[in-house]
Amino acid sequence: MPELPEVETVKKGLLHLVQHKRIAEVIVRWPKIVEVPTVDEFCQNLIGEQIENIQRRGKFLLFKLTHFDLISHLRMEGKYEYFPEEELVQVDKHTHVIFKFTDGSQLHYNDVRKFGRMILVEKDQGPLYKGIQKLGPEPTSDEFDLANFASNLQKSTSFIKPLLLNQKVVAGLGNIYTDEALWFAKIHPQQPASTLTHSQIEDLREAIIEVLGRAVKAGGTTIRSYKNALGEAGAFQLDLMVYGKTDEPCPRCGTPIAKIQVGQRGTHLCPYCQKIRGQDS
DNA sequence: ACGTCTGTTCTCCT
DNA sequence: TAGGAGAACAGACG
Repeated sequence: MPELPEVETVKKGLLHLVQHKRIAEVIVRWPKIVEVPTVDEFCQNLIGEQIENIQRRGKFLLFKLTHFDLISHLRMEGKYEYFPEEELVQVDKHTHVIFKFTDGSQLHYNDVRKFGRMILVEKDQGPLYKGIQKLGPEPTSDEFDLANFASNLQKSTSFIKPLLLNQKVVAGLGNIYTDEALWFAKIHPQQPASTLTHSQIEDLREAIIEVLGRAVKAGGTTIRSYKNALGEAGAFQLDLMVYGKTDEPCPRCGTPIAKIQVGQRGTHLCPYCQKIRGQDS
C-alpha cells in the first residue's frame, strides 16, 4: 500500500493506536525482513522500548523509541495490523513480525511478498540511514521549490516518469501518483526530463503537490483491498483519473486511456492530452 | 497450466 | 555515475 499518502495514513493510524506503548516481546518469523542488526539483537534491543512518536519521510516510517529509531519500509504490500487484546490475535502465513506490548495488545507486520524491510538504529540516527538520506525533498516542503526542481530535471538524461520514481528529485511518488500527476500536468511519461518547458515544470510541480495532498486528505488509495489493515479500513478513497483505467475514457477529453511500459513499469496515460511537446535539447 | 502483471528499491553491469 | 535489467517474493488474472 505504499506511496506517500498511504504511508502517511498508516502513520496516523498507528500513532493513534500504539503511541506510548511499551514493547514486551518481539517475534520475527521471516528473518530477511530485518535488515539491520541481527534478528536476535533486533528483538533484544526492542524489549522495554516505548513508542514515543511515529514519523514519515518519503515512503519510510520512522518509529521513535526510547533508545532507538525503528525504520520500516512497506515496499509493495507491507501492512500493519493491530490487535487490542490477545484473544483477538490472528497470525497467518504472511505475518512476519509481531510486536507484543506490555498491555497485552499486539502490532503485526504482514507482507505477502516479503519485500518490506525494518532497520533498527541508535536513537535519532534514522535520518542517516542510506535509504532515507538520499531522498529528495518532501513534496509539501519549501525545499521542493521550483528552481531546484527545474534544475534537477534539466540535469537528467532520463524520461520524466522514471526520474520521478527514483525518489531523488522529490520523495514519495510511486507508480500510481506519478501517472496521476503526469496526467494532470498533461505531460507524456516518456518525455525526456531535460526537455520540459518551464511552464510544464511549473504545472508538474503543482500537480505533484496537489495529487499527493489530495490523496493524503482522502486517506490514500487502495487498489487491491484487504481488510483490517491500517490505512485501508474505512478510509475515503481518492478517485483516480488514469491509473488502472486502461481503455476507459479520459476524464478530460474522452480518448481511451492507454497503457504502455516505461522503464519496466506499467504506465497509464491519455494519448491525446499527454503528447511529447517539450523543447529540443 | 502458464505466462504476465502487481502500490518498491537494491544490486549488478555496461 | 547514470540508467537499464534482474532480483527479492507470492498471488491474481486471463
